Amino acid sequence: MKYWLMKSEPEEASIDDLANAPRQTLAWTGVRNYQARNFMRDGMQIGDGVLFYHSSCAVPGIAGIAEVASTPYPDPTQFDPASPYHDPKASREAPRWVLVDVKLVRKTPLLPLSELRDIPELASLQILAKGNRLSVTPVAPEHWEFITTRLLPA
DNA sequence: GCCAACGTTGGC
DNA sequence: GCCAACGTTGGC
Repeated sequence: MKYWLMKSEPEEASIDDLANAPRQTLAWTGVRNYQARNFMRDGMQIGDGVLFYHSSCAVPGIAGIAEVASTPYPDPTQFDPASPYHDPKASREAPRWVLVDVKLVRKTPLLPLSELRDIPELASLQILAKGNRLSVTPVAPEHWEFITTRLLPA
C-alpha cells in the first residue's frame, strides 16, 4: 500500500467533478511529464491512497481523499488530434502516456498549502519542496497518517 | 501578470 | 552528449 499526492486544476477537474462523476471515478488524463507518468505506470496499485490537490487556483491545497481505482492504461487523449493533450509522437501501437483511474474516498475541508507549510511534521513533504512542479508525487506513510487522521479526521 | 524553477528540444 | 534557448508549471 502506497500513498500519493495528485494535483489537478479545479477548472479542469475538481474534487466536486470527481464526486459527481459516474462511480465517483475519473481517468487521470493529461499527465505529460515522464516522472509523473512513471509513478503511475510503475508505482501505483489499486487501492493506493491519493491526496487530491487543487493547484493553480485562488487557494491551492488538499481538497479530498481518493484512491487508485485501476491499473495503468494508455491515456486516450494522446491519440485525439482534437484534444489539447494530443501527442503526435504517440501511437496506439506505441503509447507514450499512461494513466490510472482515481475514485473518491471522501471530500474534505480544504487544507490550504499555506497551512501545510506551517506544520513541522510535514516539512519533508515533496509538494512543499522548493521548485516542486511534479503533478504526481509519492507521500510517505507517516505523512499520510498525519494528514488523514490528524488534519483531516473522518 | 510576474517570475523562479525545472523539463524538453535541437543545433552543434 | 553538451548546453542554450525555449516552454511550462504554479505560487504569489
